[in-house]
Amino acid sequence: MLGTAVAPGLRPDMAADEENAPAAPVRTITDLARLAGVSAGTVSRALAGNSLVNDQTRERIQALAREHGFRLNQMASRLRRQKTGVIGVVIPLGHDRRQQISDTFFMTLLGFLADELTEKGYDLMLRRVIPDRDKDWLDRFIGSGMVDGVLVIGQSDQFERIEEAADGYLPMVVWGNHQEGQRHCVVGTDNRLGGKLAAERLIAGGARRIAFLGDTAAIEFAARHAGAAEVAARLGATVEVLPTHLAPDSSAAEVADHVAVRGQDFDAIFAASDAIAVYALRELGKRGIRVPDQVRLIGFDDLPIAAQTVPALTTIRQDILGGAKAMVDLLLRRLAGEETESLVLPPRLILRDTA
Amino acid sequence: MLGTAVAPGLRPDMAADEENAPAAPVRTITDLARLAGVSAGTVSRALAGNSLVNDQTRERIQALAREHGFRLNQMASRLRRQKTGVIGVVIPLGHDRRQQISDTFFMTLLGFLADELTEKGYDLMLRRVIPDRDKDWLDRFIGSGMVDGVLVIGQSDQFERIEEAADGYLPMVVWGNHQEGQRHCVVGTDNRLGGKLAAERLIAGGARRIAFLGDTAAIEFAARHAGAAEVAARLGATVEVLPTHLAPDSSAAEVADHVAVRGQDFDAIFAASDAIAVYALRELGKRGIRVPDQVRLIGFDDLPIAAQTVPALTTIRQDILGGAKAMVDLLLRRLAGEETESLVLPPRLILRDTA
DNA sequence: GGAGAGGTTGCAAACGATTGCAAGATTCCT
DNA sequence: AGGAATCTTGCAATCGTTTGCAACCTCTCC
Repeated sequence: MLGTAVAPGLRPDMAADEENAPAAPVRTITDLARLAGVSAGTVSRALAGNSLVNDQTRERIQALAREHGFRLNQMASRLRRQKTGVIGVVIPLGHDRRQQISDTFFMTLLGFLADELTEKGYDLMLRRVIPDRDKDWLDRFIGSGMVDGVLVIGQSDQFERIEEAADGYLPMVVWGNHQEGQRHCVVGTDNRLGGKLAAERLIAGGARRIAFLGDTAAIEFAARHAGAAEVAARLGATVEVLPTHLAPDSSAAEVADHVAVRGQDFDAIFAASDAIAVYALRELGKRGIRVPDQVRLIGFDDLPIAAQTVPALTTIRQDILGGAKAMVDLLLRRLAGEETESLVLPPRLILRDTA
Repeated sequence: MLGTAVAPGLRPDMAADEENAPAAPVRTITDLARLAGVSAGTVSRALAGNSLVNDQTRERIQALAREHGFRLNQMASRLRRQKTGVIGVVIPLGHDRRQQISDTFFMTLLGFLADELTEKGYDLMLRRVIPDRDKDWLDRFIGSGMVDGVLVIGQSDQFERIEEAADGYLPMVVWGNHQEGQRHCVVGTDNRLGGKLAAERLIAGGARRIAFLGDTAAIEFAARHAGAAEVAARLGATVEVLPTHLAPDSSAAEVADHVAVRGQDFDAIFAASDAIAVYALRELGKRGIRVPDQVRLIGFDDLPIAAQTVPALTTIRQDILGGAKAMVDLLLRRLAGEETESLVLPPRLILRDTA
């Protein structure tokens, strides 16, 4: 029952293995099957663990696998099982070609997504696309057979294309702005409300002429502006857009320009993101304009830097961690076939020293 | 030759397709072959483009593929061709479990890597691992059959394990510190030299007692400290380590503590990274300690924030973009079988206002 | 002692694309 | 016109794993 149960062919094999040190490479499940003296099917089941193989056989095979450092070929496994265990994450760089993938907000979100997906046992395939160059970016990713589902970080200016893709593809969740009646599942901050909170705070502090620093071609930013404009109109203030793009090498200069040329015309600045706000803060400081006495300033995102500037930045916080968790959760439910609703997260005004 | 050359079976198919609007799903190469009236092999060759199929056949098949939105199943293709077109990127979170994947420096590097890999036609599979929990992290990734090669971002405290893996696995390139005689291919800044540059500058400005803010358990940071210490010893100054970890939620507090408790003992601070330097700068400002008059400060990395603080941060620049390009280049050469050497990039002192 | 019930295992067909080889169709040359 | 040379194309094996089905073995119970 014990030693005698071992297949006769096994002994010589093991002897050979111990003598000829150059251990035979055990690459496939078939190699392992030969070593163990069983069939490939049994090895497969044994490695899967929860199957109907004899306990002793299973343990013997698993030990052998460990000993030889055997790993399943995931490509084959995934082909056969028709699922990949991989979630695709796309960052479309659309509305501003100069924007880099290294955008702090998106990278932070990406980090949390990586954590969450790892936690749930999925791998993450990252792709950065420039939609203008590659019209087909989303379908290509979806249809590649490489991923079970897709997370899109930022709608950029690709709202319509995402809508179209969503019509035929369930397992997709997007970070971005929610619009009435849209068809794709989105997780994101209530940007409009965020804009309102910012404007209310600025106006309550005495501001009447607000500059909005940001690029309203991006739908999220447009919503932030719209919220601020609505409040301003109601309370007798104005909001003017000074277009500012999110490119590491030019943002600072654009902001400096705005402050130089139009600085006198405003008593408050609402920056579309903390990154922009930091540039503005620095430029104001350089010119000796006191914040918040002469100009009030509010940012958006609440990135770690926001708490570290001097004076510390008042800003609108987005719940990045919560958003990442929600995206993954919704995606997994969609993978299971559920038609999930979009989720709009409330922004929060973080009071610090600039407004 | 023209219309008559078309296989007889084709017409009915197309008619059926046009009548029964619910377009037959064209998922596999075989479906497409049936539609086109050719064999699967021919379709495969036609789609690959550069093969030996008749020009007209090729174009007809490609048009059909486009029309039906056909995509190759990458899993199958890659299994057969024994290459994946995917490069794995791992971020080991070892020396400080609280460190997050969202570490700014690593994320910036990751962004550039993504750009470079995309450029070269590779996809990027991202994995975050906690080596303490998963002893096997590197072998598992390498042996998974999911990636053609691996890039490791940061050695953390896993130097030995990476060495072992490198012995049996060529296509791997690591970002990190270079040590005499090491076996794995690394790209990284000359941290020791960076430390020297920093110390030289601080001491030239009059500093004698330098505090090093960082965690010397991380090999890169240890090298930065060692460089500074060497210069200090030569020039009659001292460098003392005040352990500071890179965790978003606790770094600021640790730095504040150091400044509060030991602030009087030093006339200069060398921060192991800009992130830490920014915290230090803020804390010094809060306490009314003038920079650089009372305390000189130098950071490391030259992240975008460094130029935006007030006063702007003097720092040691790492060439992140150049490093990313080099890592990808070396990896591709290793994929081709070449045994590449490590590459050590020179750091550069960026003079701003804090030292 | 034989039938039936469980428990294990092997067999072989998938998964979808690629590719060496050989067959068929054309063209060209003598 | 016959045969070689050149193009195209189809056939079938292959990549490595999973899994339904059937075969086999061992007990148990009547």
